[in-house]
Amino acid sequence: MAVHGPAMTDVARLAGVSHQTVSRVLNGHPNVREQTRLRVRAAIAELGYRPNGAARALVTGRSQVIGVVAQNTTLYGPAAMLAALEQTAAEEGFAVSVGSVRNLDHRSISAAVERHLSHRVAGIVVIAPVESAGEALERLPQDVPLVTVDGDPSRPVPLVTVDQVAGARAATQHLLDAGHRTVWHVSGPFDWFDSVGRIDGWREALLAAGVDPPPLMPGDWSAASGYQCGQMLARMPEVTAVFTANDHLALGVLRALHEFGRRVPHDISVVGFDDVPEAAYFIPPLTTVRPDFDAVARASLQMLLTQIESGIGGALRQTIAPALVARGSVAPPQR
Amino acid sequence: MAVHGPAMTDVARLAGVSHQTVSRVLNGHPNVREQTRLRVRAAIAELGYRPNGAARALVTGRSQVIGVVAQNTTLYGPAAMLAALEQTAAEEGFAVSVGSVRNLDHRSISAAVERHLSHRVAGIVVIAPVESAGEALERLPQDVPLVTVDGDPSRPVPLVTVDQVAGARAATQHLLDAGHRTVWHVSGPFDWFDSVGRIDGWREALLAAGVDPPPLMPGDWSAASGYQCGQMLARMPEVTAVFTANDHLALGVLRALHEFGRRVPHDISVVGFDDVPEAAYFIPPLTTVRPDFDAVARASLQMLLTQIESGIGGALRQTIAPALVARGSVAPPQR
DNA sequence: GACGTCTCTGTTAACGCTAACAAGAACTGG
DNA sequence: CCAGTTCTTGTTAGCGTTAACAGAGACGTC
Repeated sequence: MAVHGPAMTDVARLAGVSHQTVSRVLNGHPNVREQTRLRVRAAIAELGYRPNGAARALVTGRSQVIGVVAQNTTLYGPAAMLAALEQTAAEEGFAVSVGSVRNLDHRSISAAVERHLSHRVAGIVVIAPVESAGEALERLPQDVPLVTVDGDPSRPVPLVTVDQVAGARAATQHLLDAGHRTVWHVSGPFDWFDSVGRIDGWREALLAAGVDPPPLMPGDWSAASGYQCGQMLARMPEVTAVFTANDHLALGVLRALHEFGRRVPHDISVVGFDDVPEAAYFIPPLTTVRPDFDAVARASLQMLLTQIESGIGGALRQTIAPALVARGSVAPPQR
Repeated sequence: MAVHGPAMTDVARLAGVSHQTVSRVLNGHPNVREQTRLRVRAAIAELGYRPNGAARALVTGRSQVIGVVAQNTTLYGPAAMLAALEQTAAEEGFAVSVGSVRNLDHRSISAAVERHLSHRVAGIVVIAPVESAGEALERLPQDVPLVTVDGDPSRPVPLVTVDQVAGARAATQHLLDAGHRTVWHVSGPFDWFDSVGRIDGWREALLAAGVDPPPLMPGDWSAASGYQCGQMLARMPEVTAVFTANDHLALGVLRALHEFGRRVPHDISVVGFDDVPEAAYFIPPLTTVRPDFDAVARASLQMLLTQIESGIGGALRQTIAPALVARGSVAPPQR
């Protein structure tokens, strides 16, 4: 098997030119006679010639591939990010190579990055929402274009991130505006920056309104942990409004509240985060915060391409504001 | 930027050997003196040498990369498949390059495959659950190791697939066993093989029980379409059991039934398909069918590696049986 | 001790492409 | 019509690796 396809020299022979001319046509070099260009194009088509990316990568030192390092691509957020990234990259003519890792610790990340580097990727996007990833990123080779998505805001690395704080603030404010005295929060894991940002935003909004934040309920993104927190919340009569760090936590909370006979939104209002596609069909439809994954993907790729082309690194930073999506899970408190 | 790292010759010089010896150490060639091997290893470590995958791919004709062609990687099924595939591939030392396509039509698929081929991937996995993909696959170059996941069972292409029919049969049977006279079905789009298989399984189970299948309710995988079908089902008093083609459809149905005051499972039982992680926290917890994505990924990769190594193609076929997960959304019919 | 057989290592030649230079053809201006 | 310029094409030399062959020792056998 593996009959190798035609090479550039085959095309050249058929078109009656040198292989270099074929190369020029392929790369859109200006100084090629129109007639020659057409002959070469025809030969390419006739032979079904396909340029060899490996050879090109070898000689230029970069391939048209972008490496993505991500963890847990079954979670909605990362999966959506990855898909958006891939889509955007394809439009720019880049392929995306995924190196997912089990844990976002120093070792795993370095290993994944190494793998990408050995394939001479043009650049790397790290979806590194976790504390332990930060350290790894600083020790990385300096000469590789790299962008972090949802990474550590305090590190001097090019970063594109959803404005977690603003999103959480909006969610909390939305509940306060509805008339609630305070808002409880079911958070994500503390080592995720997303979680921390959402906690901060929640706290800020409460403090700005002169409210002392109630105790935090720590979750782990899963509906299961949302359910556990929900069981506690359901038993506390003073709770009238809950903001959860993602929609799946919200689902678990809704389920627990339902079991305890607390009606949403009549007795308790709930707001989530992520706007998973099915959030509109929760019982009741979930008011939530929608991050713009496409915008994040576009921004990070743009940043990466700039680095690739200009060679300039620098600690760029870009923040994408999420939008509140109001549905049926929020109402004024019962009196 | 882009200071190129050390090459094999640099390692060779430092270790006082020829570059070929370095290559031998790297590829685990047996005939290398232990002492030499250690010296080379030390030199590699000291220089932080990383083999150049492009050069290797150029000379061997294949890279250690597997191309995956998929559509719609935000849907749970495909996303889970992709993640599992990536995980398994990494264990075998392969990177995964994703070429997602907007539509699974002939043109898009061919283009995606072409892109992969120009990078000289070692093999290609096509997650092609759609009718229109089949044609494209047959016209593909014959010399590339290729495996289809959830593709067309009637085409002579190596295929790994979840046993949709068996899963649907089990779901339907489960409802019949609970005492329901018949089972309604909300399906996925007709051009997905997954849908067709699930419809077949549902129909088979009913016919085997001597029941005339009720009209099919066509959906499109989304909770929104499940909701629409649910609104119709809720108004039909004779409906006591519904099997939906995936969990998100089920979510929409649950929501509609809830709105119409039909209790689940007391008035109507519902069974889904996919076992999304949050299915246990629907209201009520959803009884569903769990396909083993990891097993599918392992099987397809195994099949691909066999082709890569032995060069033998052939129309292999493997089917992975899914398992029913019983939760709270099924009960005997009310009388 | 001569000869074949291993084991280990080095040398050379690709792989398919782009970059750098070279050189011929065509055009300009005086 | 000749020198200077521009356009177009070809030639050559790598990029970093593996494959194929060759050669130098070490070892055993008769």
